[in-house]
Amino acid sequence: MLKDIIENNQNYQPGLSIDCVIFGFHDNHLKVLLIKVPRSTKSSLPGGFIPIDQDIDTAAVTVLNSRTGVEGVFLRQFATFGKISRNDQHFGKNVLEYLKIEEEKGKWLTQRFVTIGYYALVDFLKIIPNPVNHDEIVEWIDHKEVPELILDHKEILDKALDTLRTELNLMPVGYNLLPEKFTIPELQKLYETILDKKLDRRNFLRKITNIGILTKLDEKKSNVAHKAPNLYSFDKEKYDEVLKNGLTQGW
Amino acid sequence: MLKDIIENNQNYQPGLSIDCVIFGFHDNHLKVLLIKVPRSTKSSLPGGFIPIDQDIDTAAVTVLNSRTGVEGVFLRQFATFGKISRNDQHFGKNVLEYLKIEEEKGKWLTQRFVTIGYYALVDFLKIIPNPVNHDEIVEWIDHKEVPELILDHKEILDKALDTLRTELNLMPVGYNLLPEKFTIPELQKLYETILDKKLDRRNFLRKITNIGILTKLDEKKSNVAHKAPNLYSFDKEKYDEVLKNGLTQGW
DNA sequence: CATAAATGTGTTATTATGACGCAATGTACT
DNA sequence: AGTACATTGCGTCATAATAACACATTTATG
Repeated sequence: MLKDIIENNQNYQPGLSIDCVIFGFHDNHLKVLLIKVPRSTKSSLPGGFIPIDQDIDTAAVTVLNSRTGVEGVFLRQFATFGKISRNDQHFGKNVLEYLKIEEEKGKWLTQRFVTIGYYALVDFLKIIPNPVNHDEIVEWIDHKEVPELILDHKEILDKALDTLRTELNLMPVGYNLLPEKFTIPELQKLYETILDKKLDRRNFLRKITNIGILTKLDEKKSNVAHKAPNLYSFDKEKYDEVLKNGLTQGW
Repeated sequence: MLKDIIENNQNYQPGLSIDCVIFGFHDNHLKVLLIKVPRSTKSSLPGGFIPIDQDIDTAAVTVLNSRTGVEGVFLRQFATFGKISRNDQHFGKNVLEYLKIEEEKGKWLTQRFVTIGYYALVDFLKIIPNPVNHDEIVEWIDHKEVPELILDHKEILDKALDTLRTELNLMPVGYNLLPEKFTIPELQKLYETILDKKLDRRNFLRKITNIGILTKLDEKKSNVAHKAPNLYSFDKEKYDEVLKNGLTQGW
């Protein structure tokens, strides 16, 4: 796969890549989709290269889709990373030798790569992690337990989370991360996880319902300990409207 | 200059450029620094290419500095643009012929370029617009009177303004755009211009002073019609603190 | 059947916001 | 010189948003 790309590097945008931070929410934990290559001790964000005949946004959708199988999800560009040292030595001579790539073509790969970061919010349950290469492991990792990552991928991940945290003040979040029916405590837990702080139960309910994007269902969650919480769903129409216009701003 | 870059294109990141939206504020109007090339009917944003041995942020500072002569200003990356059609036909055969560039090397330039957008906030009065090429005209244009721009530069400019508008809710703005001493009505006008809406005088004063970044000076503006407004300055220490921690957020 | 842990639904005090009143200041015109 | 006018400075008041907290309800568990 990588060898194919290098051999046909004239079909790809040189020196430019895409990395996706794919967020999911499951079991009240925020998860990130990571790739593990057996020969390496470090994990990485799912990424890819950009065909010269594709918009970068389209290429990002392709990366996301090829890894998760989902379509039509929330995907947003958040930053571009281009320190000169960011991929020093990453594809060293040994890797090129291993892949049987001649030095001249290897230059395409070993130059400094600038990478465009996208973050995605996906429904954990609809995802089928898909290893593009046979020896890869694609897995969900709790965002609090992210192992050492290659290159500057940790920085990219942190920036994605920071962006998401900021955007929580500008837009509603949840439609893409929660199942069709969910409870307020689940939604609150999502907010708390992203913000990394506790929120007051009662104030959260008031504020989130005031946005006007929730529909209270005549149904309670089953098989739970203690009092069964009510189920809600998003009013997609109003949700999209608020997404488009943004939450009420300060000025 | 452009010819030099193409001739030595191995020294530059291929297929990648930087474009800067440089905002200034003067005479109660928000201005944008634009480049006009005499032979072209369209203007453009000041931009440049990325030396392979420079961080992209550094390259952006270089672009800004070479155009305006200022250093240490507010510069922020806001988005990356990479539609495949974005520079179709921009450097056509005629341009290459004009620059006497052989076809093979011209490919470096005529491929799809992805551009990284940065926006800067600068003190209008400290700027010395500097044409890098002898036949360029560098000028401040009122943001409401921006002429037709090349490529997708209008889209880039709009996105920059939109980002600035959003960030007004997250951080204080003004230190980089106003002179040392300024009046509240001037600061309000800046906010109104960016937000493109009228604000109430009295409520604005209350809200802006509550942030705690202003120092009221014992001095009034001179040579003004009507009642002379008081002068203020920013408390740089507190300003930077708020910039770092952000304005109080919703959640 | 009492307990523990969670949910549903409030109240209250404080603060922030939006809409507006009015006096003070300084220019410009008669 | 005196008055009209635009603009600033400093308020008020009603309403909305927020933070902190109280209490009853539901349901698994021992």
